[in-house]
Amino acid sequence: MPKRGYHHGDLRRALVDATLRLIEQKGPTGFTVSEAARDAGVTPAAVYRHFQGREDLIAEAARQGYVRFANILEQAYNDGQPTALAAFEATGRAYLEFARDCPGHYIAMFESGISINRNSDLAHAAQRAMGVLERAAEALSQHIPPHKRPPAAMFSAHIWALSHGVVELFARGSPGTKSPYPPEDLLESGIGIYLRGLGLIPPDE
Amino acid sequence: MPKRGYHHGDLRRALVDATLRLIEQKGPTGFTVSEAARDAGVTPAAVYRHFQGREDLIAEAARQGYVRFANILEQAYNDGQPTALAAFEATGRAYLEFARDCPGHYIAMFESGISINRNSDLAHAAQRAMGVLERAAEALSQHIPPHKRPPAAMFSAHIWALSHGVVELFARGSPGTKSPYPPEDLLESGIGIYLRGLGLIPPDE
DNA sequence: TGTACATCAGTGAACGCGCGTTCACTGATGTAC
DNA sequence: TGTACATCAGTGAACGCGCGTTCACTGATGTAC
Repeated sequence: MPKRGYHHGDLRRALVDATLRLIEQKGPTGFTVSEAARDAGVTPAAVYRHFQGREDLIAEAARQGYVRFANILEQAYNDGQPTALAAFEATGRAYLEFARDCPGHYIAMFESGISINRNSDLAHAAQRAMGVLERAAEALSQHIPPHKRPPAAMFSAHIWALSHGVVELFARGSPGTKSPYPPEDLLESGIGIYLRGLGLIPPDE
Repeated sequence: MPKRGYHHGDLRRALVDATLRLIEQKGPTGFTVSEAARDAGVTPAAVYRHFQGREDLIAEAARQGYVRFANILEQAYNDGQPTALAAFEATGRAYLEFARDCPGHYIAMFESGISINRNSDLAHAAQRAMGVLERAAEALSQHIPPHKRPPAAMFSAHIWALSHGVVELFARGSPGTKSPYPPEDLLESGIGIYLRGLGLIPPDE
């Protein structure tokens, strides 16, 4: 906990952290303002000094998630180095790592029902994250002969959908489903087959 | 509404239907026992004549969903006729149709947090549905040379993840995200590329 | 056919609960002199 | 350095709310004679 300023010192951050912890433990439903306040060692009313209300708190958690997500993806992509293909695969792995390491953020972003357009900060952060994926797809698709090249937006949507599906179905301990394979392997092999289908990886290996 | 038996006639069914409607409209969170009862024209207490409680109601909605899901997939698969490939692709389309036509069921099954192992009826219904997907993958993978054939369970997990991802991210009006393409096209093209990667579709088209 | 009875689906009132939010307040802190 | 003051983060009590669930009950229905 950083320096104590007024009374708490950093209540805003403490509340978001508590929110993330609760969302991770109990899902976006289980989260309550009262409990977040309790976790931060503060009266529920204090929350309203920093947030407009419950939804606003979740939205802030999601926003921070998108910022972090974008950073992680961007770092993994590494400007397409050493090769477009390697950078692309690293980005896919980073997606899964984020979902694993920041489940609270991931849930707030994708399962809380918060609209991305709730406020412009949120929308901007989300756009940036999606932009990284699209740029990675765009760069990689330059290696496909133009006449059989799918639109980059479609390419990137496929990868995003596959990644998200793997997270939701197999990476969470979710609804009694036990994963037949480690999620990482599932995603990596899936992306591999997909890229082979695009002719980006030689058919024999 | 079918024949009136005792007082209501078919309260159990009416409650499940109301539950599905509410889940579809407000998500698994928004659903309440009281409102389902109200929708069915009955006192909240009446619910407890037919279900053990709130979770039990959701579980029944999910169970019915899995039964329907399995039927639809099985019908689409059509015993692998006319060809394993065509049957497989029809199954993928059926997946999306189900998610579109029965959003209440889909949400109860995959987003409500209900464990598949909550009771044996639910577990059995879910197993049957997943079995159809696995069998379709198994049959299709017979056309791949054994040495480059992925395990059928992995194959089917890839397709399931891609389908689920497309539904969650692009088929719902979800969180302000507007789909760049119709979900059907997205799934069909994604599966197409994936199957090409497996050598099940000729690379040129 | 008519009557007496058993069944049990649905009632209505009540419960305790924790929620999100509001309000006038208090008291620790930073600042000006 | 010491005092007076303004600020405003957090308090504590209260609100209205709708929830899930329970309970003794009631009254429509099917059945037995």
